[in-house]
Parts: sequence; C-alpha cells; structure tokens
Amino acid sequence: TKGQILQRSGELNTKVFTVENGLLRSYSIDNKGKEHIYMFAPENWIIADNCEGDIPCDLYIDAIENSTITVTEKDFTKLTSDRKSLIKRINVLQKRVIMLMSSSAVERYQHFVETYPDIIQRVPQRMIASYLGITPEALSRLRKEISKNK
Amino acid sequence: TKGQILQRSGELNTKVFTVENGLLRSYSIDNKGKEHIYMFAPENWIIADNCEGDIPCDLYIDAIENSTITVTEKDFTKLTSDRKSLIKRINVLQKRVIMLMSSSAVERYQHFVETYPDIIQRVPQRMIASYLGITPEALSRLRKEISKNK
DNA sequence: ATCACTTCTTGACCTACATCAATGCACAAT
DNA sequence: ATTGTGCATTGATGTAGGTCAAGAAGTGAT
Repeated sequence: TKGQILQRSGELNTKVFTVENGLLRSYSIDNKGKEHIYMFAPENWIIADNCEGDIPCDLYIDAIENSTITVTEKDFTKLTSDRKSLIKRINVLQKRVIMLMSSSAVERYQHFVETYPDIIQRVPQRMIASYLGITPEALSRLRKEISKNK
Repeated sequence: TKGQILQRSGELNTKVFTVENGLLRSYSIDNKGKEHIYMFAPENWIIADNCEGDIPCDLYIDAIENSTITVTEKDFTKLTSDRKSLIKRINVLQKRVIMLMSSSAVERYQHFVETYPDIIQRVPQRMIASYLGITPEALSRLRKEISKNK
C-alpha cells in the first residue's frame, strides 16, 4: 500500500519484486539525507537492488501508489556465469548513476581511484575527467586540493 | 593498435569485443563535440554497445593502448527472454549515464517526458526532479522556461 | 470551516564547476 | 638543437543549478 517500504538500504536482501499493478520506486539516500530516485517501476516491471550474495543493499524500495506485488526469492545458485556478468555490469552502472546524481566531483574521483587504481596509471587525466563527467581543468584543480589536505 | 577505432556511433553494430590484452574505451560524443567516456575495458573485460537488433549504436569504441582483441558476433536469436530483459536494462542505464554526463537538466527532462509520458502523470514533480538529479525548485523553473518558449 | 500537511512556485543569494585563454612541459620527429 | 604536438596547470570570469526562506494552492481529517 502507498508509502509502504519494502526494502531498506543496508538490509541483506534477496528479493525481487514484480509489479502486477501500481507503481514502485527505488532510491538511495545520500549523506545529506537527500533522496535520489534510481528507478520507477510501473506495471509489469521488475525491481530489485542488484546486490550480490551477502553484500548489503544500497537502495530503498517503496510504493508510490497502492500496488499489488509478487515477491520472488533470488536464487544465486542457478545463475549462468553469463547472467552473472550482466548483473555485475548492472551493479556497476547503478553505482555510477547514483554517484553522478548525489556525489561531488571530488567524491566521484576518490571512488574511482579506490575502485580502479590500475586504470589511473594507464590513461591520461583528461580521460578520467571525461569518465567522471567533469573537465580536465576541474580534475586538475580538485587533485591539487586533495593533495594539499594531506 | 593504439588510437584505432573499432566502432563508430551511428553504425549498425553487432560485435562484441573481448580484451585479451591492452585497454579499450567506449565513449559518446555530444552535440558540442565533447567526448564522454562510458567505460574502460582492461584485460579480460567485454565491451560493446548494447544496442539492440537494428538500432544504430550510440558509442564509439577505440583502443587506448595497443591491444589484442577477440571479436564475436552477437547472436540475437538465441537469447533467453531473461537475458534480453537484463540487456534492455543495461541499455536504459547506459543512456542515463551518458545523459547525466553530457546533457543539461532541460534536455534530461525533455527526454524523460518523451520516454515515460505516463509516469509524469502519476508522480509528484519532486520525484521527477529527484530522478533527474536536480532539485524540485530547479525543475519548477525549467518547466516555466520551456512553457514560455512555446 | 479550519487546521495540518504537502506540493509547487518564486525570489535572493551562493557555489561548484565550465569556459576561455595563456603558459609550461614532456616527448617525438627532423 | 629546435620545432612541433598533446597534456597538465593556472588564472580570470561566466553560469547552471543549489540553498534557504517565504508564500500560494490543493487535500484530507476533525
């Protein structure tokens, strides 16, 4: 029913929700308490945090309208490796969308450095800027700031 | 080899590149001619524009380093419906990432309206703002601007 | 009818990042 | 050695969108 929360961030969650009727949304809450909607799920959509096995979820899911939902348990055991890699890819994209919406350029850069330390060594800075969605000039300045504060 | 372009935006493309060795990137070019890197693909990564059947691609793919690549043809005929829906989801996310990096709030809003005209009717504006990655105030003003210019 | 609650709008001001232009620096080619 | 050519840095200035605060308008509960 409207406003009901089906899943919270941080929960270990293995459920997939299929919307028969109504409207759900999934969203994250950033460190300033602000909501960022990741996706809407109207009739016939499937919605879930694509969290893997034992990693807690990033997303909240709740109902925008009164809805009828089918809940399915994820079965990690019978995933083809092919499907696994698609899901992994979706996880990366999910993280990226959320970060683009809710994090500053500095945070996105730091996350990138932690996640892909090897790539940093191999590509020119302007490409990293391009990946982060900022200009090379902005990246240069932001790196300067970071190194100053250490 | 370094700098070599494997795929161009607008091409009908059905190839999947597996990186044995080296480093590729995929990127889009916006209407101001600016590049936006969508992903890096180092060793053992798979990279492709997830364009469907007969729709032209949005992405360019080229080599950042000299690389050895395996090229595979996509086979749309033998996709399970399950895999298809995952790929569809990836396509949506890809579009979203690229738009977050390269389009203004106005463009993102217009794209949303065209893509999900039904959702607009069903959710409060503040949620649409939240989906677009802007504040409700900004959305309100931008809608005013759009309606003024018509 | 009135109160509470929420959404949308508007105005004034602020800030993160973009743009433009200049400079310095490495490395490759001649 | 010297002349590119591309990348990183720096400075000055511009702007899209954020923040904060105050209405206005709708909606439901009593």
